[in-house]
Amino acid sequence: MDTRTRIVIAAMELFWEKGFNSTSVSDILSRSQVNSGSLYHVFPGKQDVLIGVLEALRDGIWDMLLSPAWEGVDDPIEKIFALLARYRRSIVETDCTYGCPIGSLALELHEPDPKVRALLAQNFTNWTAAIAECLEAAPERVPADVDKAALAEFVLTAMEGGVMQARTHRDVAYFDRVVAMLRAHFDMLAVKARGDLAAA
Amino acid sequence: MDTRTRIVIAAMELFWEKGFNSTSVSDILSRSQVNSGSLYHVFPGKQDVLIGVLEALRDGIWDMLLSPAWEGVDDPIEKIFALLARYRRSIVETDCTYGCPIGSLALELHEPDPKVRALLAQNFTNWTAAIAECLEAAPERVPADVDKAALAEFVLTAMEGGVMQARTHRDVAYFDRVVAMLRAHFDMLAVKARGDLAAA
DNA sequence: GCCTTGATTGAACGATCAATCAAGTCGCTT
DNA sequence: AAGCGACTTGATTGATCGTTCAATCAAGGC
Repeated sequence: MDTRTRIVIAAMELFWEKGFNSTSVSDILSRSQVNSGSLYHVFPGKQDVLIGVLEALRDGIWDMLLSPAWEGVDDPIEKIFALLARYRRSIVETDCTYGCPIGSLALELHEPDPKVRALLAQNFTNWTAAIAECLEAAPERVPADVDKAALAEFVLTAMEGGVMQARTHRDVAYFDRVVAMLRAHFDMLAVKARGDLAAA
Repeated sequence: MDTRTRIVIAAMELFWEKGFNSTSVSDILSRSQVNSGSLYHVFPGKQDVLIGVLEALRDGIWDMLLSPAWEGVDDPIEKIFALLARYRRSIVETDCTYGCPIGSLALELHEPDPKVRALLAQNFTNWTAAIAECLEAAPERVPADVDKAALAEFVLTAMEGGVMQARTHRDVAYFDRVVAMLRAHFDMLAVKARGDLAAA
């Protein structure tokens, strides 16, 4: 594995475990088994390592997140909840210390340079776009007048908020209740969609 | 104003502006016009300043947040949206750099000591408890079988997720769309509550 | 076999970090 | 007036931060 990749992987893990500011360059160096000179040969600085990590997350959303979450799931709406179930698994596996890598960075970095901010936004947009596609694929359960993109953003909101509360309270039940509320929302939307169709 | 209060206020502002890790003790000292010896006379360390800030936020939720947000608003459900409107104002006033003080800290601190974690959780709980009270006060618009506490947590989720996305995209519209979705959720709940009542 | 090139090494730099401490000031009690 | 404890002062500590750099190395072209 080449130096750059080793650095990005190590940094990705560390940023996720301890955040950007709490991760020192020497942390990255020791985990990736790279010397400081090599890191600064590949990257201009620590900030650029972060950019590399965000690019890797963006480019890996399908292979690392969506594809495994949707294995064996065909129904578009159930895909949404399968994705949420995957986050739930991460929460449980980390004893409720899990935080969404993007969400955590988005709130931690208070003065991100434009490139970093744009990459965070891009990561969110890719996520919601995938959800929006699911929504488009289930017209019989989502009323036609509902903004699919906005509803997808609402799903992201629920995930991020659920993760945040589960972590803060160290209790998955908080995540579960948010998902249950979202499920109720979709159930009510389905009822309305059926009604709309019958009326037409 | 006494030393302790000056420190807590300065630290509160700084933690909100730049986060906990990015705020140095000397940042706090210069803003509060206190010398390092005095700070360490009042607080054992930086971590304890954070505890002081979280306690102040917890104790000030009514005077600093709820009371001004609910001025002139009587309807319990509208109180919820009035609170969200207050967050919206904060977002706009800060050019979409606003982050919820608690939410930001909750995601930034990856290994909070138990006391800090408990205070973060307490801050969330107080917030949701206030919302839950509003929900209890509007039985005709919330179906009886809906868990009010869980729905209150869902409102918190929406706020935190909306703030996070508005900040990341530097665009209030993301917050507005989340609030719109939440409004739709409440509208559908109200319809269901009316139906339940008619059936009984 | 020499030279170029790009990657790697690890010691070192100045800055900044959280925290300490001896010395000093002030108000209150006796 | 003297003494005492609470609080303040600001220089100082050692550790750690992100970053730099001269030196070394391996591989390919000529």
